[in-house]
Amino acid sequence: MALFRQRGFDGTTVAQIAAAAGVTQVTFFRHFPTKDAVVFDDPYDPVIADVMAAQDRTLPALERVRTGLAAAWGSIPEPAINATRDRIRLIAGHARLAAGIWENNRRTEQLIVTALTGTGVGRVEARVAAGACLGGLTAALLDWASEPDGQDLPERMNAALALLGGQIGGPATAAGDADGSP
Amino acid sequence: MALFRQRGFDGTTVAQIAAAAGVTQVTFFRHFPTKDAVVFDDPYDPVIADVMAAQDRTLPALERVRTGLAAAWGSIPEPAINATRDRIRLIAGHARLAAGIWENNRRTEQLIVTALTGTGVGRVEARVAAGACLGGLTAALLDWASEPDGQDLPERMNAALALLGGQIGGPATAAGDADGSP
DNA sequence: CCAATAATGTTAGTCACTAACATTTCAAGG
DNA sequence: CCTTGAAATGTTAGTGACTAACATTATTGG
Repeated sequence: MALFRQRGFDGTTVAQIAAAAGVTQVTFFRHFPTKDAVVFDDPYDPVIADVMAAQDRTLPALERVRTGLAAAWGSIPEPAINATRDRIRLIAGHARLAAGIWENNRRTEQLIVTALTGTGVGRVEARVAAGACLGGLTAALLDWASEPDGQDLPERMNAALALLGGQIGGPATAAGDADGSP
Repeated sequence: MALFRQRGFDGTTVAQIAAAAGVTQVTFFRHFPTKDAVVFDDPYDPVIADVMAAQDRTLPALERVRTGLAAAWGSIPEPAINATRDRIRLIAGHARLAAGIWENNRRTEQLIVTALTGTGVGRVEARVAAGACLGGLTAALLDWASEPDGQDLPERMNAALALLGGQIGGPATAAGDADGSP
């Protein structure tokens, strides 16, 4: 990560990373499947999966996702927050890496869809809801990372999902109406 | 695309593509920046951008996105629909390519965010709304592609955005309430 | 018909990533 | 203390995506 910060992601070769770690390139690839994986190697990722699975099943599916994600992100210890922000910023500043976030989101999306369809929601509706949910949350996450020192990540997540739970089109439509006469 | 269908995306080398096209690898890379770009090279992509930009500016932002996208997708001629579906299916079946959809969505996202903030919506809210909007639409698109012969893409888009414009949490919450007593 | 320009070919290289096999490390059992 | 077997690491050689530099061949405008 230090090398990435200094020379950028593309400007850093696996050979350099391996050398800095005192190993060979092959050994590097025995620990990380790809160079990208270094950046996505988040110790809190499994935590999210665990917390999500542990949510009260009597709660509505989206509510479960909301509280689960908020709890997971809230569990990141204070000192690690800045490191996490740096990591996300590095990702956000690189088109291919940014797209990679969605590879990570796939598991969560599947989780949401399964939960929703299990409670009688149609397949299409479930997928759209899950997609929108994750789209909104990821946007909130990226926005948070773009700030210099915002600390209220769980709060942001809640706010984002509140927007979704309410009416996305609501405020936008109202503002749009005003748009006609400025 | 024929080669991809036969041997799969990863199983097809640029050398093979170039040979099939009767050119060299270098010439290939003069036409496509990456191998991935072949799959994302959609003649209707610029159309979408144009249609979106041409939308009535007095309409609310999300309404503009909705009608714009629906019109753009609706403008795809009948014969091309199946080719488009195949293309999207190829993408959907490949983790890295699927994530690449979000690289394409960036332009649209920026468009939505700009439109929303321009009408008084806060930055965070705009980003979340745009993310949710595109998340839902992309989910609908992928779901459509997963079907053998669904033809009503624009309708799907409208339905997806109707879900978002209404209450995402609404139906899900209702189903969730019923969840407590099955 | 010729000159400028664009498209293509050739060559050689970098870098991510993999397979196959050799070597080291090291903990546990004799 | 030695040994043995597994796990981690090293070595070598290769593939495939992608790039830079330069040579060559169309194309097109005058």
